Amino acid sequence: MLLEIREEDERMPEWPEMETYRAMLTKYVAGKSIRSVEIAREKSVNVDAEQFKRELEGRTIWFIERRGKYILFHLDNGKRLLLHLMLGGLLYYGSDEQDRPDRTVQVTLTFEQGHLYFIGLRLGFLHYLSVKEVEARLAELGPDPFDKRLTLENFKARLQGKRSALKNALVDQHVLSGIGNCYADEIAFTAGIRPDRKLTTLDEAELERLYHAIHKVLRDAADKGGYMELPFTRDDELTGGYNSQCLVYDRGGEPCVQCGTAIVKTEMSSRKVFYCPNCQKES
DNA sequence: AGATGTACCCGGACGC
DNA sequence: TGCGTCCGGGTACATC
Repeated sequence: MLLEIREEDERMPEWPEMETYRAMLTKYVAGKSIRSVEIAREKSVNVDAEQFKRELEGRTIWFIERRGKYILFHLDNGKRLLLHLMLGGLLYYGSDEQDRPDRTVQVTLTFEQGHLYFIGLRLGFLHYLSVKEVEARLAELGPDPFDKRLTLENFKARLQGKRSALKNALVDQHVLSGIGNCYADEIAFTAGIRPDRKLTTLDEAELERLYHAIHKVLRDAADKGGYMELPFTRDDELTGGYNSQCLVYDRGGEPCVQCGTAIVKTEMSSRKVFYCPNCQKES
């Protein structure tokens, strides 16, 4: 195995990373049929390993859908595979036995042309579910940030009356789906608002900046392939292109790219928070 | 309603 | 180098 592994923190896949994976999976496994299944860690799946294999082998994946940070594989029997990578989960598609990452693989789906590896599934999982079960599971997910129906007016209405802090609202999957700890901070920085501001204190101009910052940050990051530490395939040069592009996240003490002030690292609701005390408005 | 706490999980980082 | 310890994230759920 010849993959170069960069020395970086474990990544927490969010909207841009999962969107990149959705596109990659569509390119490599949509329309393909599953030849064999290997389960190295039974806890990663929700049914008995033998049953999981029986159900999956021979199935064709019709298409790949992303909802928030979840990926749904639509199978030809009407069932779904629901994937969540949680902390540190990764996907890799290798063309042959030598082309596999030097990591602990929990589940492998083998296709005629290659192998899809599910790596680093600790809290993450790959569940075989009926449509009904999936819908019940994801019923409370908020809208996708790019949902056409989420106009500026609807966005403002969704936040209306909420008394939580900006950071907590951004990472709340009931409010919007797909934003996690890193991009919440990047969005707050881009909007010029401190993460601990109560939503009730945001004025019209700030809400509008926030709305546009959400789209700008997520779109930019996804266009650059997100910040995953490993490429999806051996010659994939997109995935992970956003590595080290974060402006405030994990940059505590470093100078702000806009003004040079030291980035502040703090904590809210047991989450790391990073912001520029000069560029981001306190009130 | 929102905040807080806890369980889940284990690779990797760190300490001796 | 080896072995033990501990951390950290998103989600779900209980509780205040």
